[in-house]
Amino acid sequence: MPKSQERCQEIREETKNLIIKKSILFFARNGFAGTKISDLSKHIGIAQGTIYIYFKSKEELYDEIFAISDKIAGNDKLTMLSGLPLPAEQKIRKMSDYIIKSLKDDEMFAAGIALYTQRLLEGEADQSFYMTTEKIIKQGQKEGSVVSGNSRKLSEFYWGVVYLYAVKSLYTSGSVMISSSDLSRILLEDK
Amino acid sequence: MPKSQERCQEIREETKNLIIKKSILFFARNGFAGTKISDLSKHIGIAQGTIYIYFKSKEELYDEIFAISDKIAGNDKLTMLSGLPLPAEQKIRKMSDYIIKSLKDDEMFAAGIALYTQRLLEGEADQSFYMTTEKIIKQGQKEGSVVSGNSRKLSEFYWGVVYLYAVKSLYTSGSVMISSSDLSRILLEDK
Amino acid sequence: MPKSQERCQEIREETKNLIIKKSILFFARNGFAGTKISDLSKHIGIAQGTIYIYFKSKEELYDEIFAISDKIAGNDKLTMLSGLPLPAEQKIRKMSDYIIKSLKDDEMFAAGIALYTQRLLEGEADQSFYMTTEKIIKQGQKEGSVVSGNSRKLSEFYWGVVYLYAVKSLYTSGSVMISSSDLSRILLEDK
Amino acid sequence: MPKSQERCQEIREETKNLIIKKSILFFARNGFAGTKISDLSKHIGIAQGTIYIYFKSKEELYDEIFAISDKIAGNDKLTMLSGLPLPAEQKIRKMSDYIIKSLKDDEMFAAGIALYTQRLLEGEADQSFYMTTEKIIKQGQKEGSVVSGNSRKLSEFYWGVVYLYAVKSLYTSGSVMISSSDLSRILLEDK
DNA sequence: CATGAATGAGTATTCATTCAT
DNA sequence: TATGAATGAATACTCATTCAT
Repeated sequence: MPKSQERCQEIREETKNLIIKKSILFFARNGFAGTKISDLSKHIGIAQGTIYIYFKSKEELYDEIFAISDKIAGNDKLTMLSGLPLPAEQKIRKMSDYIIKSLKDDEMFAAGIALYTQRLLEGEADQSFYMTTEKIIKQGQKEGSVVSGNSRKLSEFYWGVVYLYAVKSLYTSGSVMISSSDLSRILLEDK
Repeated sequence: MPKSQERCQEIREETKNLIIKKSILFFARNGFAGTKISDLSKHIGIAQGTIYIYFKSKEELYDEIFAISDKIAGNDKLTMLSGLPLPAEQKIRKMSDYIIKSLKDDEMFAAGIALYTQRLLEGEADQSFYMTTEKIIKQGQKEGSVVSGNSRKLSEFYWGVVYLYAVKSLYTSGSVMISSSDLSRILLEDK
Repeated sequence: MPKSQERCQEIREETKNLIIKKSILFFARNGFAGTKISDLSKHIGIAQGTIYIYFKSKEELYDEIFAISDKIAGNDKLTMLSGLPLPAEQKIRKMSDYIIKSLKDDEMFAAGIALYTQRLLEGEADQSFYMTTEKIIKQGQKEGSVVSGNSRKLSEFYWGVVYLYAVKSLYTSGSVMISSSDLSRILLEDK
Repeated sequence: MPKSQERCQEIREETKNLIIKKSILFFARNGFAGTKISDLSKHIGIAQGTIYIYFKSKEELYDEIFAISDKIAGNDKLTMLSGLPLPAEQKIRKMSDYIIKSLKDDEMFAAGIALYTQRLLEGEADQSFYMTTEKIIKQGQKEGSVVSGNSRKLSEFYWGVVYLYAVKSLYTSGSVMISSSDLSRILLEDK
């Protein structure tokens, strides 16, 4: 009796997701060239060949991960946050809370940030993170809660620091992290 | 004492320096695993074999570069600056001037920063940069010119932003850079 | 005796025959090494695993096909024809008719010829085709209808031409074929 | 002291030719899929990697060999022969002499014929062999030395037999070959 | 029996390193 | 020294075969 079509589809979906999920950290830590398929498959807990059922090549797997790095890094949440009817200061505090918490608890998040930023620096990612942050900054400058200055540069400051800590946490688990309020203060006017 | 031997030594030195100098950018951009000796030698303009006259292995070359990345990134200058009898604010301004100018003019500097920071994150570099910066920060806090807060974290803020722009300039030549005063303001009290 | 068991046996037989039948062309065109089980099963319209229910290995399937290639190529018919109480000329004309007609209408026949000849050249097939043809040739030489010459060589001529057209038709469907009389003339004395 | 440019070029030429030359037999015997680079390199007497210095892939090597198969099979000689001011009968005898002699003495020739014919059957080779032979046939028909009939078909007869013996000699070294006069007689009118 | 996802041994390809010139 | 062709161990990728469903 043949396996049902749906069940097969399900299995495929599951395995593909497993591969992607487990690969993110590997690629974020070791880069494309530094990641061996043999190590990766061992880490995932599947045979090498299985990876090639779902991805044509190591590069395709990497690209697919790269492509979703913004989602892993929580771009959706940031966009949503940006749209809420809140004062900018609260948005920034919530965003910083989320970032610091995620960096602490979720290795994948750090990996997502690292990959997305790298991709951004290589000019291959859209700049949605920065742009959303800029919007919040501008809102905050109007409201008087955010320091004055070029919003793009301030945004780069903010994400530069996040990137540093993301990479840091990839290499040294349990590393000392800044507090959410430290991070917020990059943008917020001292009171 | 035959003069030719001296000259020989000189040539050796020159070639070795050439290899190191030209390799820094390559390694900073592509990482260790992502750098092929074949590409590297082409980029340097020598034969693959020549590299192995001066370095036992790719790793030795990489290590040697890694080891001097702090010098390339201007650690000596920073230490010297730190020791001068100047107010912290001036030190910070000079340091920021130097960093921004170097990031603009000298690709090697950006590479040095990138490599050093990476090394630091991997826990293999001493933290001289940070420590020197911390000293200046503490001095500035006493002098009232630097914002209050944990000096280590402030130092990490500062170098996080520098790292971001260093990596950025490695990938996109002629990228928009922040100004020296923007960079200084991370540490300096608004007036 | 349960009827279902018979029926089961029947189904088994049917599936096995389907696999063999559909595999012949594939193997004839691509050879053993050039045939992938994944492609083959897709072409047959069954799952890869199903093949292994009927055959222990790819090799077993191939061997089985190889072994019957002479039957596919009509060895039985040729033997029967050879035994009929007919003048050699008629035998040759009938044989050529059959060959040309089959090459045109039946892809499997061409595949059978190709596989059998290949097997022969590799020294793994008995030479029944040639031997039967030789008998007819000798008969014809006695009767004065077949050209003189070494019967083995004449037989090789004849089957060489048939092989060429068999392979040709495997690659280019609807290719121009020689006529039955052209083929017969290789052996028959001009009148 | 660096190797001279010319010497390098020479070595490269030599190695590339060695690879091609030694690969022809292998590919002709085993086909593309049946040929392992590991076996091939062992047979050539070089390291596997060396092949990849000269050819991007196994396929490229195969294609290159395929592309020159007509030369290996002596297309040039045939063309030249065709242009000589000789009666067709002599051309055919000389051609047959050359073919039979080469099949006996030169394994590469047989391989060339096999590869070229295969390529032809796959529709990827120009039909120069056949066309040149057809010219000679037509000439001979005018001169009364060649049997009547469609020149294309006669040409296919002729090369079909040659192909058969070429493949035969690839598999069984020292196999019984037909004589040059047997081969000529396919085309020549009996006297 | 039939399925097709998973396996891992086998094969192609790459690349750091060596060595004859 | 300097070269770059050659090497072969390491790595990416394939495909016959298995097995849980």
